[in-house]
Order: sequence, then C-alpha cells, then structure tokens
Amino acid sequence: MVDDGTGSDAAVPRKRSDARRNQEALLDAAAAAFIAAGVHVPVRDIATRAGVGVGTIYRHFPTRADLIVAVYHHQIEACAAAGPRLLASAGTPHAALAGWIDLFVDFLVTKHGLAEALRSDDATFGKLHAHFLDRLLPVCAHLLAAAAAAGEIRPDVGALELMRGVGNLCIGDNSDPRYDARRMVGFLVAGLRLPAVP
Amino acid sequence: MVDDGTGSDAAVPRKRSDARRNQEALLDAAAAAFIAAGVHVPVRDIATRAGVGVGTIYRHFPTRADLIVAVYHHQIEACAAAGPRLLASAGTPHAALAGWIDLFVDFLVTKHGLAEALRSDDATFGKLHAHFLDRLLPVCAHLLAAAAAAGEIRPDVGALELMRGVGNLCIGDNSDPRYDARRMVGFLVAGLRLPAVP
DNA sequence: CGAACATACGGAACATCGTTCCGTTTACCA
DNA sequence: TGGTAAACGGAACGATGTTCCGTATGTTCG
Repeated sequence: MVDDGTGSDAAVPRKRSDARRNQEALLDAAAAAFIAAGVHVPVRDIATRAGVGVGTIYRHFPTRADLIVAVYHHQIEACAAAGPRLLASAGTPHAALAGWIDLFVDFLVTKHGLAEALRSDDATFGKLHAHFLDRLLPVCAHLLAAAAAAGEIRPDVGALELMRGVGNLCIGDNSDPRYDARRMVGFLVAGLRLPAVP
Repeated sequence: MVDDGTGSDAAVPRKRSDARRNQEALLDAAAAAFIAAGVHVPVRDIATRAGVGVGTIYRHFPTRADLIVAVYHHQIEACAAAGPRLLASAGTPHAALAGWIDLFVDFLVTKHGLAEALRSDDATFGKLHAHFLDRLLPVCAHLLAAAAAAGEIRPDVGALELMRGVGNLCIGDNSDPRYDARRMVGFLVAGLRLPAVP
C-alpha cells in the first residue's frame, strides 16, 4: 500500500522524478548488495552501488528493515499466497504444512543473514519481524489449525512459536556444510506429530 | 591448562602479581557485566567495572571469545561432566539425553546473548564455538550413540547438528515471553524418536 | 636497600559503521 | 523563465572495537 507516485488518484502529490529513480536504483543496489554481502552490508556500500549519498537512503528507507522488506516484498507475498494453495493441493493438511515450511525455509536460507536479522533483538529490525509476522503468521496458523483438526499434530502448537523456531533453525545454515537447517526443521515438524491412534 | 603463575614447575616465569590481580578483577567484572548487559557488553564497560584500561583487557583476553570462555569455564565443565552421570542414573538413554539437553538449554538461556554469540558468523566468536564443541560435542555424541543403540531414536542424528539446532532454538528466548526455547527443543528432541515397533 | 630491567598498564588515537543535519541542487509549475 | 518546495549529498557526530606506545610498577640482583 505504498504510494510510489504512479498511483491511481491525485490525493497525494506526485513524487519528483529523481526521487522515484533513486528509489528504484536503491532497491536494485540493495538487492545486489544483499546477495553479495548479506543483509548487514554497510549502508555506505549500498549508497555507493546506487550512486547516491547515504542521506538519500535514510530519506527513502528510514530503517534497514524498511529496505529489506521492500527488497523481498514480492517473495514474502508469494510465500503467503502459497499457503492456501498447498492446503488445497496437498494430500493431507500435514503435508501442506510441511510443504509450506519448506518454502519458508528455502526463502530464509537463500538470503544471507536474513534469519539472523529476523531474530536480532536490535530495535532496528523490529519492523522486519513485525512485517513477516503480519503476512505469514495467519497463513501458518491456518495450516496448523487444519493439521490439528485432522488429528495429525498435537493441538497446542502456536504459529508464532513454530515460525520462530523454524526461523532460528535457519540461522547459520550457509556458514557450515555440516549443518543442514532443512533437516533440523524436518525433525522439529516431525516432533509436532501425534502418535497414530488406530 | 593455562599457567596462572601458581603452577607446579618453573619452566614458565611467574606472572607479575598485578597481572594476576587484574586478570581476576577482569573475570569478576566481565561476569557481572555479562549478567547486567549480555555478552555483547562494550569492552569499555568491562574495563571500567574492573578499574583497568581497555589495553589490559586485550592483553589478557585477545578476543571476546577468550573472555567468555574463561568466565563460563566452570559451568561448561560441569555440563560436560553431567553427561556420563546422567547416562548412569537415568532410566533410559533417551531420558539421559533429554536431561542433558535440558542442562545445556538452561545454561544457554540464562546467559543473555550467549546463544547468539555461539551462532554469530563473526570470526571473533570462532574460538567460542570451537571450545563449546571441543568440550561438549563428545558428551552429546556419547549420549546420542547410547540412545541410538537402544533403538530409541533414529540412528542418523549427528551430535553437531543436534547441538547447533538446540543452540539456535535458544536464541532470543529471553526477549519474548511468547517464545519458549525449552518447548521447541522438546519438540525437536521428540522428532528424533523412532516409532515404537512392538 | 636501591638500581636496573622486563613486564604490564592506561588511555589516546585510529578505523568502522549507523545516523543526523544542513547548505546546495534540481525538478516542477505558473 | 523564474520561483518554490522537494530532494540530494556528504560532512559531521557518536558509539564501539582495536592498536600502540610512553609511562608506571613489580621483581631481581648486586
């Protein structure tokens, strides 16, 4: 719901062309910098890549979280949209849950430092955390409820604790080949299952 | 195996008395500072508490990891020693494993920021990570092997991945009452179980 | 006991990074 | 084309980790 100046009505005065151009340049530069050096890349590096001053970054994206959210906006939305789709197509609610968690894990482990940032107690990342929760928590809760209703998992698992646990398990996945976050997440999700009662 | 100047032979020249005194003062100050502000407390704060200059810290403890390891040395050793004891006293190997993991989790969540530091990819903490693994990995491996041999858990679980997963789940436990690391670790350990074959 | 020497100390100084602020430039509109 | 408001750039500031060297002090030996 961000007005980028190309919007539909005239309530908000159109942004200046250089501002729009710089915002685009910043998004591109940040995306490249995140891939090259992780989401903790120094602000000055992003500014240099984009050919702007650091002041321009703070004007467009007051906190690092805003920039990260903007860069990954599409992928976060795609992940949110995948929840209901999986629930409809997968064989069981538990399979849908597992599939969705896989998507979430894939997203996190392919963005260097994102899982760490998500869990940082630094207030700067509070908005990042909040945005992830806003978009993805309801999806996760829905999948959990379906699996619980089907008697496949214990009924007392909260969506927030599961997402945080999964996010935590993704930390450091890229720094040591002996650690595989997907495997650990698999164990965690398996631990939610109820013993089959025949 | 650090020579503190009170050692047995004279191969190493005895350290100066002020050096020994300052090292003690630094350990006390660091312990207090870690409790008050976490293991990421600024170096200057520790120096001020100890009544020394920052140079003295770096002389005694070249990296933050060295200081952390020294402060928690006793507790790490106690955790290592608890492994065999639990295996002997607990009803089943799996119970011993679960009990030991509980000790490990308790240790981590009561030291603000320690779990985070353990997982930081900052090279400064490499020695911290290495020391934890040196002392605790064999203990964990032993417990895992016993539980696997008893057929209680799947046989392909590595000690390193388990310890890292558990450590990761402990991150941020103190920053949000809605997240309980012990609960998540419980799910993870439960996920290692093999279905009972009667 | 007192001097000489090695050891250790303290904190100033430097580097990095996030963040703010304001003089200058630029786009837009009349 | 000129005026105005928006946006820009980067210097400057504060916090923190780290290094370095002139100074102080413990220890030893004559």
